[in-house]
Amino acid sequence: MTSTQKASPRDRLLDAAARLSYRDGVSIGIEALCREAGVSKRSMYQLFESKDDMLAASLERRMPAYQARLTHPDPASATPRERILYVFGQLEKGSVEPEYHGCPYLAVLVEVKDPEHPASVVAREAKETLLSAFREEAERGGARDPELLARQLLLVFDGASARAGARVEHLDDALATTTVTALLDAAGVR
Amino acid sequence: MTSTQKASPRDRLLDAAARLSYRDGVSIGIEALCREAGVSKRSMYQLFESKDDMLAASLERRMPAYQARLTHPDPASATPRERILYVFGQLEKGSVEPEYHGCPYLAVLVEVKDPEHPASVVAREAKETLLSAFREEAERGGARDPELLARQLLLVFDGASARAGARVEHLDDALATTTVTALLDAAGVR
DNA sequence: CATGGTGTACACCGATCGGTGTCCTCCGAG
DNA sequence: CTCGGAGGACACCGATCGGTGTACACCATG
Repeated sequence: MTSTQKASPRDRLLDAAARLSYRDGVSIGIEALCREAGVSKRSMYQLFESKDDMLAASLERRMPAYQARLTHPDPASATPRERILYVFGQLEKGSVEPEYHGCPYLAVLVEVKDPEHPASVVAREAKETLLSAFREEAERGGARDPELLARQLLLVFDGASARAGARVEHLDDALATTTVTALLDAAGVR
Repeated sequence: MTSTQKASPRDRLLDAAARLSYRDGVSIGIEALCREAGVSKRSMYQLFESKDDMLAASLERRMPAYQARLTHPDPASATPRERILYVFGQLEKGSVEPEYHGCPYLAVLVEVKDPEHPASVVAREAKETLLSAFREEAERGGARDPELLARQLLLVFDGASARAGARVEHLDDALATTTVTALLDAAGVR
């Protein structure tokens, strides 16, 4: 029965917040959010302290799925190089969908100028996690400078996300993986 | 006398729009813009059709200076590789300033979701210009695939801009130029 | 001096912002 | 059955949004 009972107001709010703020930006109104979620404004303010609070919660909630999407399905049998390239392959795959508007965490970091904003804090967390993952793979892959390579990869990742999300670039010809391959070669990752 | 007379309301508005929308985002209010510019709201609506219009105009106005900043001071005596690296050197130089918040054109593309928005159109123009410049240098430099290299460079450029602007990364150790060097080498640019 | 353009000051418009107060219904636990 | 909490409906708050209407001051040109 758990699978058929409808989602809680909290979950509906978090889903709506994720969807609408991703599509329209963080400046989306709470009125529209609540309407989309089918939840009264009153209920949302009993579940969350503020709009900023709910936005941060919705970003945090999406993190596991976001990371899972970028993680190689069979990590044990894959090389570090493969696991790194898988991330960018997934990025390229996702970017062709019409719903794609770039990495939501980067978008928040760009849109929300205040670094103290709860959503900014969560977004930085997400980026830090990805950086760590890259660094770990870089180390395992025998990169000459794992930290440098990880930062380079994130440069490409965020550049590709932003440009593909803004429809200024499309990654359909493996632009990201091609670029990353060159960086991996230069870093000595086998 | 031309040098000492104070700027026109139009110029003051465009300057204020560029400054405030860069610092606080495009959602800055026109009230604040006019206050900052020392121009009445009425005057601004006689000079521009709408807020969007003025925002686009302010972005367009900054384009020459923006491009000049990224252009090698002595193009004739520099190699294509040097001219490309100069762009990223300037990016790194600018990114350390406390006022830096990333490439304003990329920020607009991320913040303004509507691609038909006049500001989006201007921002895409700016990015297209930079892409062309990179492509031209790539061709002159003998890159194996000039178009590919140019797109790769823009990936790094925008990634570095966004991350440095959001203070998630700092380019003070030549991260961008190092990355670009690897890509230039891989592309066969001498 | 008269005229017209440029600009300011300021009130105002309806809409929306984030957030709250109030009262209602529904439903499960006691 | 009663009670209390969860949630909805809806009016309301002051502030701000983009934009306009109106009246007045300044100043260069005629």
